[in-house]
Amino acid sequence: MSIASRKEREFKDREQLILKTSFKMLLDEGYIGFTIDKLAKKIDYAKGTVYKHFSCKEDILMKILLDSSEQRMSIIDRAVDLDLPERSRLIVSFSGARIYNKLNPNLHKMLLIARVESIWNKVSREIKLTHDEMLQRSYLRFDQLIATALASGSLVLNGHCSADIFLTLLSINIGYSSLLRGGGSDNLQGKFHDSFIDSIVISDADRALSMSLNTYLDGLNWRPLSSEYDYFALEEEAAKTVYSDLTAMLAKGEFFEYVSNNL
Amino acid sequence: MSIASRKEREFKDREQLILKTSFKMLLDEGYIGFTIDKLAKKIDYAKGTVYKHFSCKEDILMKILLDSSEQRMSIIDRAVDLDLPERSRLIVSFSGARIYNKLNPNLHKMLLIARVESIWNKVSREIKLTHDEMLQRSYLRFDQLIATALASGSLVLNGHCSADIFLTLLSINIGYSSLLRGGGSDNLQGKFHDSFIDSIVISDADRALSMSLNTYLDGLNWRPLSSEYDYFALEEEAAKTVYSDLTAMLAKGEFFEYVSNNL
DNA sequence: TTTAATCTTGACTAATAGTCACGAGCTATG
DNA sequence: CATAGCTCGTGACTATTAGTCAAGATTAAA
Repeated sequence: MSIASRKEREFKDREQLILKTSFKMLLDEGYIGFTIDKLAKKIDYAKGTVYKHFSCKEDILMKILLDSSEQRMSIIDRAVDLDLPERSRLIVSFSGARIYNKLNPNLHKMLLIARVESIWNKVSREIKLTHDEMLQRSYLRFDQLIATALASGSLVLNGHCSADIFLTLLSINIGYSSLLRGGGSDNLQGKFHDSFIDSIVISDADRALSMSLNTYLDGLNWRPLSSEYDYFALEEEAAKTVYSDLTAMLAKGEFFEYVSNNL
Repeated sequence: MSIASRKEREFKDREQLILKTSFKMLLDEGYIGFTIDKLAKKIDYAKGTVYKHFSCKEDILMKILLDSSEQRMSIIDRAVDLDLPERSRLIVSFSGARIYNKLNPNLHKMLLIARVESIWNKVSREIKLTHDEMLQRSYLRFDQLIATALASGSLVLNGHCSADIFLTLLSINIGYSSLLRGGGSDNLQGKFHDSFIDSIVISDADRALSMSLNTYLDGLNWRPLSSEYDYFALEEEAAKTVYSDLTAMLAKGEFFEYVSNNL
């Protein structure tokens, strides 16, 4: 092993350490509690060293967000090749995303942070582009599914277009996770157990979200309709098969480790 | 006029000044650009004086958010007494909310800020409760509409409950406005005109959102279905009648002034 | 006019983001 | 092995921030 590559490896190892520690800090203390000073102290490096890796704290956040999203996408992708109708594959992929969200409650909170415009604007151009590229990739995959559905005749678009449908499904998911703040924490103090929203989402938020998605797809008249096919049974089946590993983690009360992408 | 009440009035006037100036600062510079030091300099009072009114900057933000939400609710309420089927009234109220959002692009951005948990946690208990109470009020109104629809038979719930429907409609609205960052600004530099999301929401995001809501309501089988009733025509009609004043403002390129609630 | 109460102030502390000149220690070469 | 040169980690530094509070200014009451 050459000297250059050893140094390079050391650099990447340190980047890993920065990201892993930041991930933990964000989980424990939220966006406001996450500071570069504290981070530097925790990893036992000087502040300047951290800035050799990332140009601002928002970039660290976005890098983690990016990697987590990538990880989630790979889980969603498990549904792609299943021998099922298009709509069923879509439902299975969403249920995968939902399981993932429970295993990494950090992700949707970071997504919300990223949506605050003045925070997003601090992110470096490079990471913004990567972020955008990833979103685009996930849309293209979705678009392909829609195309297959149109070809098979299970879906007929009346005035809708695949981008609108994509946006709506994304909205429902983002909206739900933004409304239901519970589960995991962005900040340890002052949880919301007394809030009204929490009180009306008594029963099963998971099932409610799934129903909402299905109701929307029914409205699109995407066959088979939920009256013709038991999508809940499908999700339960998927939890036991395609996502058996994740279901096991959930049962054990485990969470996802953060893993950076460029190792 | 007694001396006490004159002092009281002066205090409230200053509170107005603080809120109006903060509103403008938030519009121009976003959450991160909004600082108490700058605010104090702008209104020509010492920093300590500002803290006599609000315990932290998040409280100022939330007070503005609260007042704006109240203002929006009064607009949504215009649809309540219309002589129309329940679903139509719902659609009209949503279109009112959408028009309002355009006239006060600050509102949905502040909503997103409030959803960042570590920011929300800095808000005083009192304002949190007011916030919650308002949400509850808007839900109760929605619940009433649902009850009427159930009584009239235009809607039949199969496994859904009104809270789920409320959450979903809210989610779609929040999700959409969070995805479409354009329009107004949270921070003047570095807009997103080059982002992928912007590029797929080429045509008319407004119409897309309206279609999504209707598709979901169709999925619920809420009569009349969008195939039986022209909801777009209804919205256009509403823009010209119930919301004629707002439509005129939009046409003139005006925005909503901020008005505090406790005058 | 004097006293008492109230309100406003800005200097102060503590924390924060981000920079950069310095020098420790590593590398290459004779 | 010595030394020159260079890389890269460092933490003191600047500038900005939130939030506090003793002291002084202003006003009211006697």
